[in-house]
Amino acid sequence: MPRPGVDSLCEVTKTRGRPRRNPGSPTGLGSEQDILHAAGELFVTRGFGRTSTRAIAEGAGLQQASVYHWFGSKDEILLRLVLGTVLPSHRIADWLLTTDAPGHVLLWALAYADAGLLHEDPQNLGVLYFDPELDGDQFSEFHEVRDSLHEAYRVLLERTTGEAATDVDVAMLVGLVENVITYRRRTRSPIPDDTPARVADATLTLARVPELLTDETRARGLEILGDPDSPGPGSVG
Amino acid sequence: MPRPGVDSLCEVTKTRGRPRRNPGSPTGLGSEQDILHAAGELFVTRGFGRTSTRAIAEGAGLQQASVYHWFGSKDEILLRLVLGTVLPSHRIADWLLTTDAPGHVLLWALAYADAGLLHEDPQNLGVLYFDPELDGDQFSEFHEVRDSLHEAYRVLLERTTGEAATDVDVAMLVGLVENVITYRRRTRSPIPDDTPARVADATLTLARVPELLTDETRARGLEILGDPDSPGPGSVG
DNA sequence: ATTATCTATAGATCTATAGATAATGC
DNA sequence: ATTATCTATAGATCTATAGATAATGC
Repeated sequence: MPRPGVDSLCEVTKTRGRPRRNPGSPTGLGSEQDILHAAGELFVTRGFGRTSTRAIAEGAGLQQASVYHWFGSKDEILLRLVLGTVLPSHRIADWLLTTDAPGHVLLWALAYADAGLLHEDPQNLGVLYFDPELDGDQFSEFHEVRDSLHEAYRVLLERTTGEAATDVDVAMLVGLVENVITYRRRTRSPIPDDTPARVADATLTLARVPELLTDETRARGLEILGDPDSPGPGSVG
Repeated sequence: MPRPGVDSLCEVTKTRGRPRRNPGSPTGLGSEQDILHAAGELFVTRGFGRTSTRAIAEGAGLQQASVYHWFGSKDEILLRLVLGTVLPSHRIADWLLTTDAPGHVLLWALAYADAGLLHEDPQNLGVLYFDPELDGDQFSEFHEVRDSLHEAYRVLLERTTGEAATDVDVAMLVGLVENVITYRRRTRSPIPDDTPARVADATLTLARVPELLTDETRARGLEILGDPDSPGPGSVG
């Protein structure tokens, strides 16, 4: 029985198929990950439209045509990348909604976790969210997941304030969190480690419940997110 | 009923050079504007990288090569578009900084005016701000103007709170305003007319000065922006 | 036999330039 | 003469497919 995660770490994965002309997987995780990693880097720095499959292949240590063994098209690579970025946030939101903690604790926790994922992503793939390419029908799966995440923000905001939230309210809230992406992009250097906490704090400020922004709220939020005995969200990969 | 002064500005302009194969300027403002308008529409909906000069020319009612009579490259078109979007905001910020109204009034006014410009732009060209293409050196002029605008936000935030503002604070503030762009893009339908006011209100909430968010603040902000006898910012073109 | 790579290439672009052409201005 | 357009095209791509090849698995 192969143990993908473990074996690949030990570099002893059996190689199938014709060997590469230039041996060695850049990521050490196989060709599919090599391609995703190279494409992510190029899409973020040069833009999707200006990135050729040849450039992706080169970054992945393959010939151009080999990319098509793993992905049917350039669009498919982009879809995989944006889904991989939004799904972890979505899973956390889903999990938080099943708990019965107060709205403001959950809102703080969701914003903290979401901003943390955006903050820690080595490639800042959230940049891809803003790409006009995503408007096409090929990406509806991504938009469904993202819309569902935004609905979670709405529910938690309404639980927090006790009032109906308008679309503008939700958009401002989400924008505050996703702002981590643009902030990282603009500075190009590491941003402060307390950014996710600052962002989470700001969501409660924006929700106009400053009296609920306490150390207890933060502690309970962290506890819900971090409890290793709880069934979720667990590890995010 | 001919109105000499007015008509000559619009439709009666003398045509120079070889006539178009398909006569008539789509915008009625000449070829340069035709190109900017067509390019803006395509860059926003399909993305810069996927928009060909042929598609721009077609939208402008010209042949592909004629685009190069007006612009040296595709990049130059993009630069003109983003400069045209950020410069009006920058002019307003500059003007507001010369007045001596209280910080919170000016902050509210800047956010209101800036959000208003983003809200009213027919093409939502602010979308282009997020394009990775803009990272190149060709666009440094745009980044300088934008950085200067962000500095104005920092100054006004510090005047409002009386404390030093961190980069994260400024980024969240700016993100709140620019969120109008992403919100418009996501909904694809007209967004509420009170959005700029809601955004401006939210900046004072986020600055943690809810007690300064009053009708008087709003009235003074509008007054400063709208005073027709004042030397600026005046008409924004 | 299956898999993953390779080489080679068809066919469709795309950007930018060269140079002709058809107006107006002087 | 000047201007703004046109036609035509060079040269450089780029995406995706076809089919050969070099490994492992059975």
